[in-house]
Amino acid sequence: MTPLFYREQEQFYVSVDCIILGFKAGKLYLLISKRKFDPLMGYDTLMGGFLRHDESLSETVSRVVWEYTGIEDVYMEQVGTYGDISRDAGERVVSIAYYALIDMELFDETLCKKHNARWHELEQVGELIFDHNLILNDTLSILRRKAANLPIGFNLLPEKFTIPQLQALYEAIYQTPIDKRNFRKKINEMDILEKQEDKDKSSSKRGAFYYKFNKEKYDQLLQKGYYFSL
Amino acid sequence: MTPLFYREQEQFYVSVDCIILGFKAGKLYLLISKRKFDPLMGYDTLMGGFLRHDESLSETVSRVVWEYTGIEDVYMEQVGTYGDISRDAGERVVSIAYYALIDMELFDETLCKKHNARWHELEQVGELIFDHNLILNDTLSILRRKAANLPIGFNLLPEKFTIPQLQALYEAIYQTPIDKRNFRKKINEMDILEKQEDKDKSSSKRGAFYYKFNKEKYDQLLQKGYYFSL
DNA sequence: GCAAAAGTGTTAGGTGTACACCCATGA
DNA sequence: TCATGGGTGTACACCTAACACTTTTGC
Repeated sequence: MTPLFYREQEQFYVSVDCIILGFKAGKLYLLISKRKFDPLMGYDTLMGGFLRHDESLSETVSRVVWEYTGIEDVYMEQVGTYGDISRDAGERVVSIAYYALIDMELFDETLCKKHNARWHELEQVGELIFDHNLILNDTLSILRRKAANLPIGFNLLPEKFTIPQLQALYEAIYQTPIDKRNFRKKINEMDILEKQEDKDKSSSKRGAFYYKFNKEKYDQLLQKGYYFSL
Repeated sequence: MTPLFYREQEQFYVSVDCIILGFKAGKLYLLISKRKFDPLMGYDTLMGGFLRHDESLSETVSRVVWEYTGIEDVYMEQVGTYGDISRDAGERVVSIAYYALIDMELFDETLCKKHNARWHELEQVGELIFDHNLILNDTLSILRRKAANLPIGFNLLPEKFTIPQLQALYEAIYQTPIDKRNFRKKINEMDILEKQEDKDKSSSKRGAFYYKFNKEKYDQLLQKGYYFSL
């Protein structure tokens, strides 16, 4: 039974917009699709979905990410909420934006076609509908700030990855070259990587050792209040 | 005319919760009130209000801040959005939290009584309704991070203030003492303060020079991409 | 044997941090 | 004259950023 005071209030459509990011061959990719309904049907849009009464915000995001990628349990983070009166050309919609970092190797290609979705190179994303370009820019600011302090980048890599891959990821996030000796030193100091026996020979003859991210050690560091900076 | 696709979606009550902060005599204060309706009538709550169709989010925040303080044009910043299914005991409400920094000297006392609102010392705020303690904690994290890089603290001070006042503010935000020589050095390097002729003699016999915040110089620095850190 | 990427240490400069004394004034 | 808070400079530790060569191996 809804209390009286609430019933006097106005109600709104609430959506989530998902900035789904992946990383492959030294480049960051954004998942976008052609909008499937009017207004602006056919234009490029971020992935999104409407909030339902039986879902929390993060459950809606999980549902949307799962629908389009087939992946569960992704790393996600709230970016912000966009509520200008006319931001959505169709109706008043308050939208909460989240970014999600996923391992592109786990991605289900068939869902891509089903939804008219595609991975677009992040640096060359063109015009998106509504305020989605603004949302994307806000996301990148947050991601850059966040990635400088916490090793969230691991969420964009497969379970086993090489140091040069990790470095290329950070170079893609910051759009700037990084000195590899300094980078390795920093990463080693953190002591959250586990060197594997085998090497990745796909990008060089010599091959680069694989590493795994050690979540336990990472959590321990966080407990101690340790704070990284790259 | 609402497009068909939207009409099939569910709608929600949307509110804003405002963390209204002030600073006085070396201490930070939070504006809270007794809730005026059920459920949980009479319990301590953050200031809030429901979103209306003719308002953007920030307009709702401005309205709420104005209703309770009589102040317009406050510095505000979005904290995040809280959307768990049962976070509000009365109904499903999605709430967007903003913090606002105000100059307590401009505050209208009469509105306080009218709304059963009061300034509560931030360090001693007790239990608040719903997830408001969580929201408050998230706010303080954001405020501390933000204040380290940008001189947003000026929004909590009157137009004319002294360096010891400014330092006390930062000590209150970080809950830690700061070396005054180092603090002055940092502030001077920024070169965004204008020394006044007159002194504040209220807290010492010698008196401390007043300063004003120079917004033009500050904006210039931001343009250049300059980045502070305290 | 050579091209191409992986891997490895050192140094100089700058930044943050700790620290102690004199000054101005009202009571 | 003394108690109180305002105001000032320096030295050391640490961190950041710049820099070049050797190793491995498939072709």
